[in-house]
Amino acid sequence: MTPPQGTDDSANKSGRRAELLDIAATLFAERGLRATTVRDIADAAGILSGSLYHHFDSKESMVDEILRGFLDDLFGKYREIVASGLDCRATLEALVTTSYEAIDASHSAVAIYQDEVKHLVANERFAYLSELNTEFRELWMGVLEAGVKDGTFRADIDVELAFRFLRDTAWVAVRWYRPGGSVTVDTVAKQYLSIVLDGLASPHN
Amino acid sequence: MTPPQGTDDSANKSGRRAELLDIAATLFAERGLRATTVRDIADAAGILSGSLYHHFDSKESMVDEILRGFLDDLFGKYREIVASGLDCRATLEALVTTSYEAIDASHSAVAIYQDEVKHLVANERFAYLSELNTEFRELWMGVLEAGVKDGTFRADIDVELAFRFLRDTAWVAVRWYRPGGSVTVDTVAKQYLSIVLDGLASPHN
DNA sequence: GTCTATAAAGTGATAGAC
DNA sequence: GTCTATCACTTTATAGAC
Repeated sequence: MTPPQGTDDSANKSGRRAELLDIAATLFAERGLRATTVRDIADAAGILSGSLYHHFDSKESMVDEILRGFLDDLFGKYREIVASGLDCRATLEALVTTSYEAIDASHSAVAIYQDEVKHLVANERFAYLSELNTEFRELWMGVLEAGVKDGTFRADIDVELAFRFLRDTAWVAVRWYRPGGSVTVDTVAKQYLSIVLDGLASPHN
Repeated sequence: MTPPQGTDDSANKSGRRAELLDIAATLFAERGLRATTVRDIADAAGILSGSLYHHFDSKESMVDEILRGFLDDLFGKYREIVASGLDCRATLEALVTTSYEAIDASHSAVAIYQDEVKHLVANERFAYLSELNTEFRELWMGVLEAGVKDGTFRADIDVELAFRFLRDTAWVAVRWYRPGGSVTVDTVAKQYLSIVLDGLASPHN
């Protein structure tokens, strides 16, 4: 009944570890990193706080592991999209849709990232967050700039501000979107893309 | 040299109080509410932590006072705009522009509100945040619904999702906008309104 | 209005028994 | 893998001197 050994596959590192990480992620997202104590996590898991340290070095390690898992997955998908040779509008739509799907599939991790990245980057351990932020910027700005050049997007916009606008709108929905609710993430993504690409104003005005 | 007495005007309650509140607001916005200790605030003010309690009941009181001051001002302006009888597009533009100006003028308070409102509303003391949230929603939804009815805004959008989109885009810029920087808040507001109303896509496509 | 001094509770983390 | 027990430190807040 012990999980098979002799492999480094992290998915094998006992279900308990993943279980505890999931409980921690939920609490971190709900209450904030600082406001969630190791005792809170242990309580929610039905064990004592000291027992958590059999699985993890520190509270910080848990955060690290949660964010790395989520970001590895997300950027894998981003790189695939950009490499697939779609036109600019389709590429942008795919990037936005993938981001919304991440909000749905990794809600806690996205919430933690959005709320805490500002404070985490000051910590050397989380230097990779800055690197990924740079890659994110290059990916999205590249699509925008190519789209302005080929006439897909308006030439009179400030590309830098448009980038921030897109980045922010793609992620801020994590604040109110609830996975499993009546509004699906695909509906939200389509609506948001429709507004951001074609505008809220009636076309005949 | 003592400030004039015999009035309840809170602006008269000694410059020191406002000064301390401003120091606290800056730290709260930078580091987060929970991560900012009363010692941090006292240090920044050049006094000892115990001395802070001569001016304020608690750390929570400081937060309360910071948010109330900001929100009273903001909603005063919102109410004026809606009462002034502009058409729907102009009303929406004025609401958005006023919000961006608040990011510029009350940067710390906006940042604190955005980061902490989710956790604060659970506290009875901050019940007014929920009430103002309802008023905000009615104000903005009213403009959107009127605009859809009179043909200013597209009829094929989900008004509820459009409201969330507008609300989020109006406030999320506090995360990167820095007052006194090279980009003025008016530039940002105009760009964002242009994207949200007319869209990012080229009109001839 | 600020300082000295300190209480009372909470926090992350460790060592070793079971 | 979890518990017992506990350490070292931080945090909010108070009481009274100056």
